[in-house]
Amino acid sequence: MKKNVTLKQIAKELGVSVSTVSKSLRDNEEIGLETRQKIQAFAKMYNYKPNSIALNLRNKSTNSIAIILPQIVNHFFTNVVQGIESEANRRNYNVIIAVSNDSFEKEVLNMETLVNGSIDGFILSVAKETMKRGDYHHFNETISQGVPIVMFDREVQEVNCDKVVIDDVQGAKEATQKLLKTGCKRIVFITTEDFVSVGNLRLKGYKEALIESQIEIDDALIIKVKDQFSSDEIEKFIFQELEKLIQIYPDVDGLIGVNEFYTITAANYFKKKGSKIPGEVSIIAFSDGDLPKYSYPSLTAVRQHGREMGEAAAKLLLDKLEGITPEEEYQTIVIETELKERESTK
Amino acid sequence: MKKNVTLKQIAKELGVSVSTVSKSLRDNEEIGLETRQKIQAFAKMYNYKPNSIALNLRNKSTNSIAIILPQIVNHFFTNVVQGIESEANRRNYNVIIAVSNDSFEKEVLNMETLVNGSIDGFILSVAKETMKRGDYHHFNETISQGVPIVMFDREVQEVNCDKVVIDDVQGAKEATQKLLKTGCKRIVFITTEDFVSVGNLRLKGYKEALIESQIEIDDALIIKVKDQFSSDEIEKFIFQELEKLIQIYPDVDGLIGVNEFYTITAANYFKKKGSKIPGEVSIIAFSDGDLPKYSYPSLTAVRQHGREMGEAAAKLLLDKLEGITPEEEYQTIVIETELKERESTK
DNA sequence: TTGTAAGCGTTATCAG
DNA sequence: CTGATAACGCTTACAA
Repeated sequence: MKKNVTLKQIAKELGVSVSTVSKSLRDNEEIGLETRQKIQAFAKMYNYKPNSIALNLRNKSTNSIAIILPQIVNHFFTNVVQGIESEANRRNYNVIIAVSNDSFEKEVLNMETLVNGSIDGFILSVAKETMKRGDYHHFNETISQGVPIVMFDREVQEVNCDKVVIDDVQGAKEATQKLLKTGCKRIVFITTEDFVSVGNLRLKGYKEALIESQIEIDDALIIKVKDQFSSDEIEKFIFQELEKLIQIYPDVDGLIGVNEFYTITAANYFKKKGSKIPGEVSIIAFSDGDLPKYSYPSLTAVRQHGREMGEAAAKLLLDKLEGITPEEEYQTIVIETELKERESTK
Repeated sequence: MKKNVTLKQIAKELGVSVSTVSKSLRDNEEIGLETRQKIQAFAKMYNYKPNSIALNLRNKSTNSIAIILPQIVNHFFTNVVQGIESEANRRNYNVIIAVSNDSFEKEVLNMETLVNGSIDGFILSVAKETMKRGDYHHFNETISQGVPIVMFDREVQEVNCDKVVIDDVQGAKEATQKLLKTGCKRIVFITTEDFVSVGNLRLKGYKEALIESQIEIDDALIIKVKDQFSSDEIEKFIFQELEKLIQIYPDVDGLIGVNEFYTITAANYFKKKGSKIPGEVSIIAFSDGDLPKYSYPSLTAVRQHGREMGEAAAKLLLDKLEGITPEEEYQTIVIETELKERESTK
């Protein structure tokens, strides 16, 4: 095991000073061509790589940004990561990812361990638990220490920073309108509990579309799934609720779910019942993932353009880091959704 | 924006030396109780956090490990990450994730940017492109620089390091045996091209099971999907191949796919044809993911115990980092698979 | 009990 | 053209 060579070692071997080596390797004209080339050759031979920790310490900048994701296995987040990476790599930044698992504590921990020098800025989507608690001190502290944050998707109004969000209201509205236009009269909406901003906004869009079409909003058609449910409990709960609903309204003919799991579970309920999709029930999911695509029949989905979001978020962050945008000026960029029509709607 | 306080600043404010501050904050008995407490209080007030970069540089150790994943949106990898995180956090290590996107170049780049001081060791699953090229210099160089690597799932024999693998052969064998036992006579096997070790091993298990049951291996039943296909092309290809196959063998009654996408696509083919699952065709997927679970009917799957793999991998790495295991002693841990029976088999 | 100084690997500044 | 020195923030012998 040969540890990485350092400037010092090279200098000693070659009988020159450390600064000469440093300059030579950065191809500084100050150093005589001959010496420079000799040193460069030697360094290449020994596979010299500058120690990035030392560089970071010296430069007070790491050229790295961190993404903190609530969950890692989420197609939408993945797309966002790809967008961030493409923009960041283009601008010579390194990207590392940490996962909060939707836990407040892990979110705080992750930020604390990274904030002290390891990275220059954060791009994050807020953990559910954090939203529930409403405790945002870690965000504000980070920002006030000069480490900028860009929030995407799940953001909190209480924190003043750059944001990239989806037009959730509009997306849900369009989905609802699509169902209405194809003749649906009684549309079920499956969403999360109220404290999740995204679920709330989507519910708002659903309601707006109904109101604009002069359809009365019926709270019985809105199913709210508890956050702490396991996936088995979610299935059980959704099946139960739909069962009850169908008793009251046998003529349910449309359904929108705020994520792919809720939606596909509901779709499976109707498949089990033998209902025709989209003949008897039309279904739309919010999702960038594979579930709707590989489902049979495949599900129409509201796509969230994760990649674009990521690019926008990275742009905001890097512009701030590089002083292109003034420090105290925050923007919120809204990314439009797209209705990807598949087989589950007419 | 108030930057983080440094020892120096605290020292100046309090009119003591930097080392006094340092010692006090580490609660060193050397320093008088009074001074110590005063300094500690002051530090707390100013929210002092040691600069981790400086610590890393000094200690030549970061207490961080990096995971390099071929893809991020993969339920199996996610489970592995969780396993790694739980073991690493328990032992006070931080985990960061980087993604190679199955690209050789990105894999090399990621390792190079991280290896110079940012992390103490790697846990990784080899990118497909790397396996195809057979170029493993970056692994060997990293190891010879004293940064240990643990490979999981996709490993290469040519590199001498700790490994955690799945018993792919056994998993595929059991899946095949399950189908045989429930009466299947003609089992299709959908796999990757030969250079992907995992696909190959699974194919081997399939063949072994057939041979042991004295069934002749029919290469026509083995579909190999090209790696560079997009997901639409995969669907088209699998549909085509199955169509051809059904012409020759209308009595195909079983199918195993080496990943969830291939399998679910094949399942959709049979659904489209109107075949009963599992009445006419029984299906088994290799997967830890959601697709088989949420499919209708849900698919029986070979589970890979990602979490355990992650824990085992982290244990191997950390034991090496902490000198618990000798440096030049490499182990390969084999994790058993589990057949999760669902609705797609009898 | 407290402080000084060296060192981790690098670069920028200034002097030779 | 080359080299010594200081600095980034921290720890730790060793002095005082």
